[in-house]
Amino acid sequence: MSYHHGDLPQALLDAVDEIITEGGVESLSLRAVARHAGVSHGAPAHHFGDKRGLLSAYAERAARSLESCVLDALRDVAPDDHVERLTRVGMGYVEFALSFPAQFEVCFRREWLDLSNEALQLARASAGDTLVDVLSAARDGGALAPADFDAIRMASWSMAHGFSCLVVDNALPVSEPEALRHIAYQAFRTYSEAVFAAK
Amino acid sequence: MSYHHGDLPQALLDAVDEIITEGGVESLSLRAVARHAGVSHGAPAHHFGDKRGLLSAYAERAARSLESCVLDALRDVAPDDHVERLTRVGMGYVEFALSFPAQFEVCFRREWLDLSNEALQLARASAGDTLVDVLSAARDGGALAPADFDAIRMASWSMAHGFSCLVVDNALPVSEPEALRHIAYQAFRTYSEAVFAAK
DNA sequence: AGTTTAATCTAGACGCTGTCTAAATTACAA
DNA sequence: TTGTAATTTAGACAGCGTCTAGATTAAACT
Repeated sequence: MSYHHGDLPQALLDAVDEIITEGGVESLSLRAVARHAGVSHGAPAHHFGDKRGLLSAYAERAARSLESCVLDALRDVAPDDHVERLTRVGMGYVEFALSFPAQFEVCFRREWLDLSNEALQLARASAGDTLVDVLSAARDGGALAPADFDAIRMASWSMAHGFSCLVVDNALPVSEPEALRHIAYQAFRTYSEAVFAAK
Repeated sequence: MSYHHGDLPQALLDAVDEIITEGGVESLSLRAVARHAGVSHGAPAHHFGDKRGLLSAYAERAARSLESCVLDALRDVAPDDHVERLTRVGMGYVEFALSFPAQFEVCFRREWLDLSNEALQLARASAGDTLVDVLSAARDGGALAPADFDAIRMASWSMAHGFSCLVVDNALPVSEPEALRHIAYQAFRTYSEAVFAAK
């Protein structure tokens, strides 16, 4: 048994994941992460500095998972079906929040993150890349007025993010995932149809 | 000088407000609230049970402020200008988040709230009352298809909430309030026009 | 090889937190 | 006045994040 762990940074990130997946963000603490990884409570500091450092590194990975969830939602949708593609971008975002609510929460908890961390900034921004791609295709296809591009981008992002936040904060009267998916689809699809019908 | 405070519950709620307005949610603690009100650290428990109890009571009032902020945003807008009215509902929501970011955060922090608290539930739901009124008027005026009512309600709520969350979580590359208001207006107005143009 | 140097991790301390108790103080009603 | 309930205090407790000093291991150099 070695005194050195081998790959403690990775083990700590995995521990964060296991803890919040099991017991939600309320059961997350730096000391709990250390216990879970089988090291002393001071060990994480050497690799991540402090709690913000560890969670920023974790949030970076989570943000990339979010983005790949959005991308997955676009599979099997025709490249020129702009209405459905925009709808699915939102659905992918919500699907991540439904599947990994705690991970989603960590991604956007200001006081747990080092917002000056560039890797984190990039990862969080990447969650909007697919949206930009979808809207760009629609614009180039003549379905979206170029002047409306930025406004629709912000509207779409806000909507997907807002629905997801309402879900993880339990602010909606419904909580069954399947019912929430249905409500989200109705909202996003109706929105998307309106956006592209306006030309 | 009386041993009893007089109206300690109110004084504690005021202390919460002063603390988070001054130093944000990160400087909020039950003991800090008690210190601010000039009582011992155990005093709040008698009136509010625990931290969740106190913050749930505070969040109830904050949620009502949010709703009144939304209502304010509708002043001086013609009753039949559905496009601008829907836009303003979103702007009122965002204006609250910009003016009182800490209050907004407390309203939607799951782990600080007792979600079984009925008064809080009612207050949080009330923030959507004005939106329902605006959409009802549009529907009755023939500007909104009745079948789309619920979907547009969720889409609008999500959008306003999402933009506000992105603002308070510092997830947007912009942070100047005036620039954010402009971005929000462009997004909400474009959205609103699309919704009602689709008829 | 042996020795130095750096990296890694432990263990204890500190002040802070929320909650729980028992006791002290005050208000009110009989 | 006396008894009872409502308030508030003060101390204890475990857990937290962070800071230290020191122990242990790995790696680099002579």
